[in-house]
Amino acid sequence: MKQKRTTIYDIAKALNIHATYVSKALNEHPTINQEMIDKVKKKAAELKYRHNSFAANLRTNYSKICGVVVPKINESFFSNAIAGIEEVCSQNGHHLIICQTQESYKKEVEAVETLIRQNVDCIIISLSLETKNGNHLQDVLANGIALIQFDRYDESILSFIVKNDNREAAGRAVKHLLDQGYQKIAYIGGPEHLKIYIERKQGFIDMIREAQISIPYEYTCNISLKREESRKIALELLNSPNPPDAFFTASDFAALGVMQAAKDLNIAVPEKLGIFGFQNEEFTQYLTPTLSTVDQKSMELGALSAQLYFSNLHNKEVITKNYKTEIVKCSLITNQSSDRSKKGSPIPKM
Amino acid sequence: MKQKRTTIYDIAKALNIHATYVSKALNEHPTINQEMIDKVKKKAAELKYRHNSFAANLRTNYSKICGVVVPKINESFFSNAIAGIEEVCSQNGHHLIICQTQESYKKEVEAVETLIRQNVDCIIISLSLETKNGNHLQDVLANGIALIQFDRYDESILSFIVKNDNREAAGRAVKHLLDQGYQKIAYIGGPEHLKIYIERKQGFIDMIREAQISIPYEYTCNISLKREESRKIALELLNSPNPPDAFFTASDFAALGVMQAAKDLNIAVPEKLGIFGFQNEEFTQYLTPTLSTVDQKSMELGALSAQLYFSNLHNKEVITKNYKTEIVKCSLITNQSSDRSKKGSPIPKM
DNA sequence: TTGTAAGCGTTATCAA
DNA sequence: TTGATAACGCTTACAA
Repeated sequence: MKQKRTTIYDIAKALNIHATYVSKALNEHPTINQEMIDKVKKKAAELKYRHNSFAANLRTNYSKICGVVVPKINESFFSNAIAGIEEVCSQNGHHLIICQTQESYKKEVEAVETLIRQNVDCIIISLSLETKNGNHLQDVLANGIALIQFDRYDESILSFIVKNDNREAAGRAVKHLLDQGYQKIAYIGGPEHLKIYIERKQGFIDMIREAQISIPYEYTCNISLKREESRKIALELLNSPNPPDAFFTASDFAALGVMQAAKDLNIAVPEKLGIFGFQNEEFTQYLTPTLSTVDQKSMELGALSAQLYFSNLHNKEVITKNYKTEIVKCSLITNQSSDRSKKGSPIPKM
Repeated sequence: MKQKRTTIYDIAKALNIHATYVSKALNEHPTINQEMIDKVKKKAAELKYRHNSFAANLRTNYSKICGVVVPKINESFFSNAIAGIEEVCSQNGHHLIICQTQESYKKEVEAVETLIRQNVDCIIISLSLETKNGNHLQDVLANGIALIQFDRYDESILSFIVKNDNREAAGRAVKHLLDQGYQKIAYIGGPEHLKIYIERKQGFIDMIREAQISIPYEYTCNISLKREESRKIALELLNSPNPPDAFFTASDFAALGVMQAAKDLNIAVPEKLGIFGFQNEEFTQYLTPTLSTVDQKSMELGALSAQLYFSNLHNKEVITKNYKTEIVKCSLITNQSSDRSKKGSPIPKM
């Protein structure tokens, strides 16, 4: 059974003053002298008083809580993003309510609904794979709750957006493959109702165009974020009459599948086949050969998302009108799988 | 600016009935007939009414929120545990407020303080490495908040405890090494003010005793959870006059360091040196050779922690008096690093 | 500088 | 079956 807590009334009674006055003293209201503030605070500590957020929230209509909605809490990209969000929020005296959608649209709608109910001040969200549009986010805005989308977003919804420079980063990765002398580069992407995957593919196309190379359609039309599925795709391409000499994939798990296909077929990586992934999953550095990948700076992405809310907190106009898009620049991690010049132990020294 | 929300008064006015009645109807109070319930619910949907948790919480003194305190959100063990907790909580209509301590005692005390202030119904916590005792948890109990400690706990605090069978699992891992013919097994453990590390060491000792082997003191006194540090420890031991022929470590990162030391010294694994880690980090299956490890079932551990709260929710006596300890059995994942008979590709098929 | 009254949106209790 | 009242603990506006 929950205990009855000490309230400002208890403190007021103990000091023979009025509860309102206690409230003001605890909030260090300017009209109250220091002596009284100290006295009240001392008594509060003595009685183990704790401020009751609910009562205050009910009164002020602000909860100092940020809602976070992500597909899976325990995927490294998201858990890192959450860690970044948590850090910034706790610095600003806010708390986090976290929901996971398990990539389900239905759960996402429920989560958003719940967070509105919980009266959160702000929602930071990354859309599920199933989500085709962000119409359910209109309700967030309609309730005057700040909205920040990160990584997987719907740009038709008026909100802050925090994302990577996916197109440019993909371009840099492909450029690196070209510089290493790979010519027949195949791409394995992600579902293209999500902007990030369109962008990554676009970056791939950009570089292929710039290099004035022509590649067959089969190199560009594959979509898979999964290991096993990508392995099959890679096997098929590598066994075709016109096999690629490199793969760029929109996810590290797809790259892992490609690497396995290369092993299946006894194709040397990076000598005969270059591989470049995307995401910087922890395992990439432990593979043999180590896997080149794009570091999305997920923690910074999360931190920036939260910062965006706090830096615009006192600016109603910006929150509702001047939403902007922030870009976090990815960095390339070139490891053995794409670097013909590199030698080294499979476990890099850190 | 937050919008004013639709309240039960708005519904009441629209239907020309009393707000109290609306509340009862929405909560499907038995004294209200179905017709009325439907009517009220329909109107509520029409007016986009959302139940205001704060007001209800203020009144009932229950928040339907579980506070979760973990050292680091983005460590796989904890992010998996959180995913498990989230799943069970959301099934039971509860939400999660998550705090990370970054292994700092000070932050842990603050987090607990904050959660009490937020009036959470339950706190699920795993202690930081810096935490020497759980006295700060007394406050949780004093406020009548349910307390569940998992993995890293202080048993002197009266609470539910959910943990792995660390001692037995460690024993099984060492037994496996012995069965493989390794005789001179060294141990690298964790800080021993935490029960889990005492237990893992104990499991190691148990098996060494049972096998009636004597091992030098230097094999048992090392403590490190870090890769680089463990590498140094392993190098020193392997270069000593009496080198071990196997390592059992309390963490996968320590095992990784040992594996690197073996590579540094060109010692064949598993032929000349067996290695067994603990935790089942994702990377273990991607190493060459793949690393044997103990799977802690972190998601189940989290889920069980939450279940414990819900299954005792209506039982005041149990919550406050009959706290018990639940054990989640670890499973052994024997990979190449400890299995002299195993051959295979470094990337296992899944 | 201090005190008073009202209200945030629910729900429990009691009355009709 | 429905209605009225009070209370949860805090803050804001205003009065003394």
